[in-house]
Amino acid sequence: MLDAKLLRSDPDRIRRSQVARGDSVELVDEAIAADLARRETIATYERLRAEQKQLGAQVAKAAGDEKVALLARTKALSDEVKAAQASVETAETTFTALMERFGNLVADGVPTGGEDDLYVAETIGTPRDFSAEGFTPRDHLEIGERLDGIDMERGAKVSGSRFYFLKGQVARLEFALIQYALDKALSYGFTPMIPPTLVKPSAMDGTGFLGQAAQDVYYLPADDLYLVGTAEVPLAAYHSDEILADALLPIHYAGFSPAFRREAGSHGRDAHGIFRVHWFDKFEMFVYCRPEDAVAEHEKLLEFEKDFISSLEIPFQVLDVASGDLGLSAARKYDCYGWVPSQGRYREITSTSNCTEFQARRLNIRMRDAAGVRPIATLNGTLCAMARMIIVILENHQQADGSVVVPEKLRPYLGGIETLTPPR
RNA sequence: GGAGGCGUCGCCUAGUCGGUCUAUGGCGCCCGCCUGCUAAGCGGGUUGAGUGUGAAAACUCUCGCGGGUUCGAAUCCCGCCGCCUCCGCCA
Repeated sequence: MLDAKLLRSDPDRIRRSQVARGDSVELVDEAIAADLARRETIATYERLRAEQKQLGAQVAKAAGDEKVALLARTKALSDEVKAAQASVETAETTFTALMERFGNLVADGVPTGGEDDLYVAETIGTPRDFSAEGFTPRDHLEIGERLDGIDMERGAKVSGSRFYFLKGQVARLEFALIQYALDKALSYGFTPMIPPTLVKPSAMDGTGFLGQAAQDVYYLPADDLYLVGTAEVPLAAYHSDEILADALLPIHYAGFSPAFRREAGSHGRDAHGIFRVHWFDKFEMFVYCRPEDAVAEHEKLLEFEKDFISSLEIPFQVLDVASGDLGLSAARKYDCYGWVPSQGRYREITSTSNCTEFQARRLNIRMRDAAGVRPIATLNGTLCAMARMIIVILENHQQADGSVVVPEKLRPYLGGIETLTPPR
């Protein structure tokens, strides 16, 4: 949610952002009108309510005829107060509905464009030249099946399409990644968290996932709960309706959870293997900080992601996500795309967003310092999305014979095993 | 899932057969006094948030949450949530 004050003080700033996002500019004027109307109803209500209180005090002390007269007056006033209260509620609802349609303000420096405009900020590592090694790289599913480590067919039998079993060595690879990611997160100064995966509507809505992304979310009507698509949701809602002391900031959480995604509307896209699935496990970084520190924290999250991917010896690119593809909450977003040899291109493996105060306003999370109480900034970033990390590890480190060399840093977490080898 | 109890300002607590509660008292905290220092003692302050202002003043909201009754609700009624105890079931 955007700041209502900004709407009054600098509507042009919002207009520019709407243009960059490719969203409606007229919405700004609608919101300004609704804000004005809302403030008028509030003023009226507060005036009537003050009057009612004064009279009430007199009624309490009065007796006899005087009391009867006062009661008549106060009775009429009571109806006015109720009407005024109803007006306030209507006006507030209208205003909030309009405000919730705004995406976050696009940060300065974000490249303009849409989903197809990829701004490569940096390329790290060099893809292997498989032809020089004399073989054509297999895709991750073929490698995984040869290792008897990925079973899509039985995943489909048990749960449907886009589900899978990880088995044996590949299952063990995930456990190693989890443990490695945990150690990395600790070394970066994060507090590990294991959050609930089912959340209330307020948590899902507060993080902005019930807007345009709603069709991608699993919902359990019998219990009115949502399955989270990322630990970002419970980690953001964790401090909802709280005021955090300045001294505690910044707060760094690393949450491990399964991630559930309906992938509605992506039928046929990435249908092969475990690239786009309905469920995967993920280590997610989440930060609460002072708004003035958010840009620096965002750069740090990106550095952590780069460090993590590099340490697993995966060639990748950093993308500065274009304004039209930021999603509702992000003011700026960096994606890391890992090299996928079988596809001959880079694909998304991590993403980090600076949500500034946008998410915090919806979730009513604030901070207190010498200047008083104000909204806090939130940021998130993928540390390790297991399925996709497994894909790039299997593909980039595969050998002609179907075995996979385990990245050195991961070996201690696999009992020292240096290669994953197909069983005979 | 069944039965009962509870939910007040950071913590504890008074108030709960509706009328000022703009909520009692204690602890803690803050300021001051006093004393080589500290502690103790004494005096004062202290719910939080929102709107507002140069800063104030002022106003609104706030007794788990949401409704209802009423001129008026911490107090009465209904629904929900959370916690505790017991029973049932269970990884």
